[in-house]
Amino acid sequence: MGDKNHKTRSVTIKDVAREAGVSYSMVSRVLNDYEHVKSDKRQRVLEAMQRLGYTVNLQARTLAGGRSQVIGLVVHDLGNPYTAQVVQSIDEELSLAGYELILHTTHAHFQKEAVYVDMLTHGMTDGLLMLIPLGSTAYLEQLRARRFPYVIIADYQAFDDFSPMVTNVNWQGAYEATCLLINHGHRRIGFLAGRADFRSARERLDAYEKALQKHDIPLQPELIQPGNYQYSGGYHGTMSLLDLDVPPTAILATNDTSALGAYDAARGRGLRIPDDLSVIGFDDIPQSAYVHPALTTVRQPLVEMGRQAAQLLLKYIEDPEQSVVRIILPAELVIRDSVCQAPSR
Amino acid sequence: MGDKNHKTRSVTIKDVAREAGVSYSMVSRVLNDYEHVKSDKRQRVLEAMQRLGYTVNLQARTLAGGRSQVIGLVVHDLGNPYTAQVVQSIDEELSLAGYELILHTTHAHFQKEAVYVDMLTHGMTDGLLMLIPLGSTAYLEQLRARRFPYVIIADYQAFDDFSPMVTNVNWQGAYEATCLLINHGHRRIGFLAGRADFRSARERLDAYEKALQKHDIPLQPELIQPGNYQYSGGYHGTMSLLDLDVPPTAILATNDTSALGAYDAARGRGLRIPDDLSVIGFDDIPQSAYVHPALTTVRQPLVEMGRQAAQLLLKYIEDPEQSVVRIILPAELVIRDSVCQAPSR
DNA sequence: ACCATGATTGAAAACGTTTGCAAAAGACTA
DNA sequence: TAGTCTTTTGCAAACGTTTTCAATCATGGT
Repeated sequence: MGDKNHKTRSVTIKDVAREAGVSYSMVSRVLNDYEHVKSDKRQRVLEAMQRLGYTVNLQARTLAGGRSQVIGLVVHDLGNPYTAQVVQSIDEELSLAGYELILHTTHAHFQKEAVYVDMLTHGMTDGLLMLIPLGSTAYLEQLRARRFPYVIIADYQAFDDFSPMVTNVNWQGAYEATCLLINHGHRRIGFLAGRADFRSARERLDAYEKALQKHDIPLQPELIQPGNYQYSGGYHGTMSLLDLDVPPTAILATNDTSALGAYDAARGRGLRIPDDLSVIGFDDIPQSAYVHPALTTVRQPLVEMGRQAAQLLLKYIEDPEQSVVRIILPAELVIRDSVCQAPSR
Repeated sequence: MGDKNHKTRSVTIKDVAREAGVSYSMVSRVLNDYEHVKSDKRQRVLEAMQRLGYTVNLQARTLAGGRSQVIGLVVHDLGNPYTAQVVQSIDEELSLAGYELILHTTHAHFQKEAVYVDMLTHGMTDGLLMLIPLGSTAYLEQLRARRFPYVIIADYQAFDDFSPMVTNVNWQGAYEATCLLINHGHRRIGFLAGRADFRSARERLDAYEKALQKHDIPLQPELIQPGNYQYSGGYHGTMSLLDLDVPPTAILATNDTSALGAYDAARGRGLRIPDDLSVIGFDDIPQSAYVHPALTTVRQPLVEMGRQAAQLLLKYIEDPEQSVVRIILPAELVIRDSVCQAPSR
């Protein structure tokens, strides 16, 4: 009757109960696979649900104390392949366990992080995964105090000894990559930096500098180009490097996407890789194996990080009192064809 | 007291009320910016909320009839840049409006689609976006009947006249691309197909065939390589094409990612693009402008699709009775440097 | 036939909000 | 001062579940 803007009420547990001729608590028990339910009633209830097209209301279930079967995922930026890869892997792992993902992108508004974490963890979700470059640890303590299950995924050194974490020691990867170049006789090594406000980017830069120092090669500030972890940054950064009076003979990019930018910038200048310019990337995205020449890179165990983090979180949801686990996955130098001996001067 | 596994109860509206010395409905009114609240009480409530660290429980709010401020997003596969781009754009647009995103990936399990759509739309979310290649329309009718706001994003011809949709006519794009190659004198044109079970892939193949027919060029089945919209598919498909007794002089790839695979396969064989092999892609992902030579491609308005779909959905949430809107965004041929005249035989 | 036992069931109380309704409190008008 | 509005408040009933508790129902042993 004339209900213009009225959302049709959906089928509830009570409707099903009426249809099946039982009390509504029985329906709940059938839903949750309770042990003590006579099989004929169970049958009747199931048929009624079928007939009425019943779907459980997750909000209500959660509110009443059940599980929401939803995991919160806070990421900084969906745009780069790094995040995308990890998110995909988390998604796969969690959907296997029957969980949905609720996604919050901070878009680098660090202030609002805490607010959203609060929202997500008050009722909405059963657990929280955080894949964010910079974190104030303030709200983490709250989560810990509330015994709310969460796992941090990070590509930098631990900064918080009390949080369960999956980390990836890529400091060491960047160090080894730089050494590889030095061992091939390179002395002028360009560095395509990542976003300066990211811990991981700073660490990689740090490793690069340490490796140079170790081999008594003076730092040349002009060889360090600011970047943004994106293709365009790699491209333009490389252009600037090639414009130097004495251009570098090798480039270390803070991720593969920038390295591909470097490839195309070099090609644009008619340079050949690796003969005229050696390049090393970071991440080992799928493309890196196929580009020509195949890209030497530091493999970040992205899929593995996602999987491990998801599994760890599920364990905490099972038992929040579990001791704090930290999983450290090593970055690995993958040697392909984009590095060769420095041309002799 | 000895509550081992007991989650600490969180601060509720009632706690705030007690702290502020008002009734709990007043707190709710303050939360929702009601008009009739004396400013001193409002102040007291706000302070109490502050002091206690109150966060609204969204489940409860939704259950009680409010908005969840969450949008459901169903995608097929997070892994490819196409989806990633659209998702990112949706995310940006929605987060501007204060919405979170709840993500469900079907992983091509078409059967379970309906179940999850049901879940998502019963309480969890205020609206639904669907970015899925193949859809049975059955559950859409349910949504429509329930007046639940949803918008479909598709890159194929409409198959359902009653659903709000943002589509992208890429049939025409594929047709124009093929014509471009033909007009450059190419007669043997390889085709790197997409997943056969995707509507969009079939449409593009169809357009390719129609364009050839139109120019009286006979179809050569061996020129059509199966693909998967991924880098590897493009790479291997191109390898097979180049192994033919009479290899093609041009390749039309169903997306840029495969086209990049074609690039590297050709380079691996020592062929030059476009001199020895012309290539056209599909999507215009950011990289395409930078690769060398820059890739001629059919631009899919991915960002625009995401934005428009999000905005449209928000309108429907505002007023579900609105008439059914269909937004059609044209694909556009972007001519760069990867196509040239066919070598004369 | 009767009692103890355990398997089934139903009623009712949460869960944390929003919201309709009516009471209380002010602010005017006469 | 009483009477009439208009704000401001509090109460209580939803919302759709889960879950506790007690009641009912079989069952088998004696």
